[in-house]
Amino acid sequence: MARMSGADRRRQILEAATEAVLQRGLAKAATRDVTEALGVGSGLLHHYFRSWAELRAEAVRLAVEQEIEELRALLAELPTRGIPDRIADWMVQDTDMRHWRLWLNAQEEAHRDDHLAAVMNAAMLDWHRLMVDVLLRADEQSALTAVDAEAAAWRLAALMDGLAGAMLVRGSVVTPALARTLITAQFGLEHGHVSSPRLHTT
Amino acid sequence: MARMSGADRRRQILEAATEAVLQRGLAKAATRDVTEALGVGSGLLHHYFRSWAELRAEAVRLAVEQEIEELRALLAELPTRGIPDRIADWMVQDTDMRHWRLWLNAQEEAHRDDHLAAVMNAAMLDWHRLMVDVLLRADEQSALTAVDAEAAAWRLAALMDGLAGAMLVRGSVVTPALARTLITAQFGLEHGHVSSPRLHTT
DNA sequence: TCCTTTGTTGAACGCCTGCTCAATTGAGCA
DNA sequence: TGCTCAATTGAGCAGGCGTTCAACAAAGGA
Repeated sequence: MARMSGADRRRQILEAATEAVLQRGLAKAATRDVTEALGVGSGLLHHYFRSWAELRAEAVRLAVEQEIEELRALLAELPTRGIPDRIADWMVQDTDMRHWRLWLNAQEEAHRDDHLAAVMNAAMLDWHRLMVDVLLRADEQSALTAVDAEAAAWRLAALMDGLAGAMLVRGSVVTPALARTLITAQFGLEHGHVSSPRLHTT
Repeated sequence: MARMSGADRRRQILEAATEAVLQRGLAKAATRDVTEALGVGSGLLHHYFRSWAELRAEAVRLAVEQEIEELRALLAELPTRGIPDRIADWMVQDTDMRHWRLWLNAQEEAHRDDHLAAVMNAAMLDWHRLMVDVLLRADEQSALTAVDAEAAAWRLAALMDGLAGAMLVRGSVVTPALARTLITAQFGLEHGHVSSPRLHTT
């Protein structure tokens, strides 16, 4: 392979690793996927990254950062009105839900892998922040307090994660159409309710 | 190893595989985990199961069936009043959240593996059914219609899945305490609202 | 032009994986 | 006591993995 500057090569490897990890999943993606995609020798990876585990974690970071950034950009240029629907659409637009698969995969593996744990904690905070912004924007004229928005954002984020997981299962009863309905409904639920709703205080 | 009847041995292998899969995760669990745990030869597994993939899928089925059954039993002998709190407690009681880790893991892998897809679809329906029952019980005197309960149950199930994923990440900002608050809040949200809430119909 | 620095190679290593199959053991019936 | 059938063994196979390291190649300054 042609000779490249260190920084460029590093970036190229990182991007190829991101693609590998999105395509084959965290568990199955291997160093060979990267080296073969780039047509480089097997030793080159270790000239830029200490280990495959480290490269993999950075690849996950890149993927989730790009994903969140993409949704943020999409929502920024959108009329307030259509937000719930747009989020629901965006959730399933991705080919094979590659990003969601990676997201869930990384959460699970972050239970053991410290590299990934750091990456995912940062990503979850970003993701929550985005949901807070979305809720506040979608609810401009309502009386949603800051505290409520924080909690509602966690619920919304968790709901989307859960739905993504359910949709991943091949032939799932949870279809994109159902997910769309449920997300929209959740927006509706958050609307108008106020702090500390509790069911059985009699 | 002592000689056993076919049915007993099969069951024993299945249970050992369940333990392996809970402990090491779907990706890392291996045939050797089972054979070494039982102290049997490596060939024995294939006398009872066609392949590791098939055994693994059946192990997942056993694990999730037991998990759902456990929660169902727990809730049956419970006063209506405490249900939301009890669910929240139950969610995090499990050592290291092994069952949740397996659940997410299996959803992701069910995207490619047909054995697992069948198992997980059945499990998701069971899980949803349980949530419906829970909601109706927790809401006896309210006017929650059947249709509402179906949808609310999906939202609740998805919320719990999502929270589980978030809690899995080591050092996560989503603590059990936060999850508990959010689940209780979700119960509250479902209470009293009725069909087709929509935010921006202006 | 030579020399230093650095990007790059790929065979080799050790370890792990699921699976096969001929050989062996043991229980239970005739 | 034999005989039969099923349970059980484990070495061996083919394939996969991440990592190492001595050797090589190409820029770019001296």
